[in-house]
Amino acid sequence: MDKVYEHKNVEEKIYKDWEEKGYFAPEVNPGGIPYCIILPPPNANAPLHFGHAMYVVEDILIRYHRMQGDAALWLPGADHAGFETQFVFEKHLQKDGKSRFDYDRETLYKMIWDFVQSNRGGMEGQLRKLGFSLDWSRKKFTLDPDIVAIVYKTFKKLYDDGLIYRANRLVNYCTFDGTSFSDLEVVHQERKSPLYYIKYGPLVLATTRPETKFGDTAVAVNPKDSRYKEYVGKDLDIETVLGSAKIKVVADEMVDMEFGTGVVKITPAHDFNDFEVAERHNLSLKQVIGFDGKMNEYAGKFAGLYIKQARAAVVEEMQKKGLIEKIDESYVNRIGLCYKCKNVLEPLPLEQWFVKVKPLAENAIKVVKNKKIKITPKNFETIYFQWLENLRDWNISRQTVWGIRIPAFKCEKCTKWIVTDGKVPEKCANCNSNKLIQDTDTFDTWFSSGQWPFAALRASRVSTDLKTFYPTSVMETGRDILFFWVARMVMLGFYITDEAPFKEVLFHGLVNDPYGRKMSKSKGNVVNPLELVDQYGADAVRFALIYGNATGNDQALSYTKLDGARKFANKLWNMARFIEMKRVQSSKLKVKSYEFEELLKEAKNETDKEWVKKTQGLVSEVSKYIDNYQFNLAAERLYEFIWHEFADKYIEDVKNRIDENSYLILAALYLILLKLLHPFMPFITEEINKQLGFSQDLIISAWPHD
RNA sequence: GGACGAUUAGCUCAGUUGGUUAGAGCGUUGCAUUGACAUUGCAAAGGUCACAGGUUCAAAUCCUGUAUCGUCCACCA
Repeated sequence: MDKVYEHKNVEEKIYKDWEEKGYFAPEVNPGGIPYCIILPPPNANAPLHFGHAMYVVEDILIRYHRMQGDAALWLPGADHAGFETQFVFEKHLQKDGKSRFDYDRETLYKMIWDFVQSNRGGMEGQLRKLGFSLDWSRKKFTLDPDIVAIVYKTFKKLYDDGLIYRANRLVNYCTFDGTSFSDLEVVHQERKSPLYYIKYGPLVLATTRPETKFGDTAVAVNPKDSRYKEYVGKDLDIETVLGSAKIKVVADEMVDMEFGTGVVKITPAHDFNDFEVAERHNLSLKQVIGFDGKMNEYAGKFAGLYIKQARAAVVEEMQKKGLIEKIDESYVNRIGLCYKCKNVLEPLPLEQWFVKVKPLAENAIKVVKNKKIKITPKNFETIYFQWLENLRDWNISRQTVWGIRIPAFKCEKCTKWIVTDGKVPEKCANCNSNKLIQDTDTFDTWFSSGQWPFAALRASRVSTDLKTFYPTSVMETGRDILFFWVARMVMLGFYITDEAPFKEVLFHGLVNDPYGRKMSKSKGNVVNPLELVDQYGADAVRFALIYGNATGNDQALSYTKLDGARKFANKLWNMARFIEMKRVQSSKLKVKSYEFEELLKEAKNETDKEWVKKTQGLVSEVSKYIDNYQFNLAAERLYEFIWHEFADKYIEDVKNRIDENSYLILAALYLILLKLLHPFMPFITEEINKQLGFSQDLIISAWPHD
């Protein structure tokens, strides 16, 4: 054996060997109890980040269960990540001086497809480098035709059940990226927004958005407000920058008498609150901002200006005309930004497909309340309930090319929509016209990935997988996608299969930079996990991520911890070298695997016997910790026992009195330690196992029982 | 405006049914060793467990409140 453990000579070779022998497939344990984890499918196009390295938790569980004889399936997949990927591709185009507008839909889709395919292997190779025992023979992609077919069917079923409807509503629209978003994708930010007090005839009202005044269709006051009682129901004659106009005054509870002057302008086409007021009072919608982010013809001489320019111009004009009473420059409010490009999102009226979430959310709440799904750490249950209880309908239409195109067709003649499960209808069911046009929008990526557990298993290469592995054992993922993904999977999974898609949810925290700040490209503090794998070895990286980090907590990347883990691996290696060295010195010494009971009988020396019992105790401790998802405690206990008890005390003791019998005990106990450590540090333990000549590969060996 | 987390040694963090002198890694100090160990071993120093109350025979742990930091959610113009 080499004097120092060299991970670079070992990891790739071992992984290849495991994979070729088919160990990652659940079939290695025929007849075993099914145990299944679906890998949260990483973006097919993007390299891995540290969040993905935390999937080591899943590998620990899978390896542990595989060793216990379960038919353990860890199913890999890749997500097409619709808008995200298109966004990245557009950046890519930009470098060549092009944009998405330079290509037709089909060409653009094909280009992105090729782009994704050429990058896809990268992500998969990285998962391999981390030692993840994924069953690659079952891998799925969210754009596989069989998956797409399932997504279509779900859409049709929801539509037929009245849970999907098309409506013209205000949506969060990014005029730069040219698409709408769901509420979840909006990031809110506090900003200083000057509050303008504008004269509206006899009234004064406060607004942060004077440029939208051309879209006002009413002015509102609180019905209890005695100051304005006389105006309610009347039309006001007002002077505006575009000349004189008439505007109606309505009374609505939504108006806060304390805020501003207690008078609000109602701009239904450009404000979510106002839209609701308009519905209550039957006010018309007047859109004055276009989807290109510019003022339209209703803005008179301001038409063609971008929103920001228009605001400045309108304010200037108003000031000239004496229409502004005062400006509160220090006012701060929260505005919605595009989570990707960080530009201000515009509320704009647009026809979109919406999912009626209430009935779905009620079931999603129920399955957790009924303990059909257990969430760890438990405090995430509260967050989960709160979100589901206050959910608004989900806009699933995206104006992007990269994604699953919505199977809805509009009749040009009678304007009715026909929803199918993917087939192109020949004629309109309503008027028999054959002029049908498919919706150009694609699904929100989360609509398809929300179906992933049952879709991936139903479309699996092995036709019985859905029956065998669904609901899956545990959904382990980052706590940041509780709403985006986990809640949606429960809603859609339960809707389609009448069962919760998984029995448990297990969250891991974020890996932050060494100073505890969130890693982000814009801050430039992103650390590539693969670089650390190269430097420290996959086992050390895995161990460092688990050790000293309580389940679900965020952690700061720690180089000293990585170093500690690497040294631990080296210690383990040298313990093996000691055992190997003794064997070389005497041909009588044998290395073999034993059960604890046999060992207790075999052991002649009292101290040896004691260590058999201690190791036996360790087995039950570590098993219990893993069963309870206390991986940190399992890792800490193993570290402590292996190094400071087994090596420092036992090996030091047995060193100078070693004989055939003691050696047998020592080697057998060491093998047990290797097994216990294997889920955490798979490569080095397997390599040592080989070097010492134990007969069976560790990955499929039986977990010791105490 | 709500919710959730964190606060323990110089630093980074463990400590999940409340139970002897509160632990680890790194760092610091001293000693030893070239050994299975690109080191390792032995030992030491270092903590009013954020603060204030409460429950209990017993609280880092449970309860109430406060403070600071962080995160998430929310349509006040």
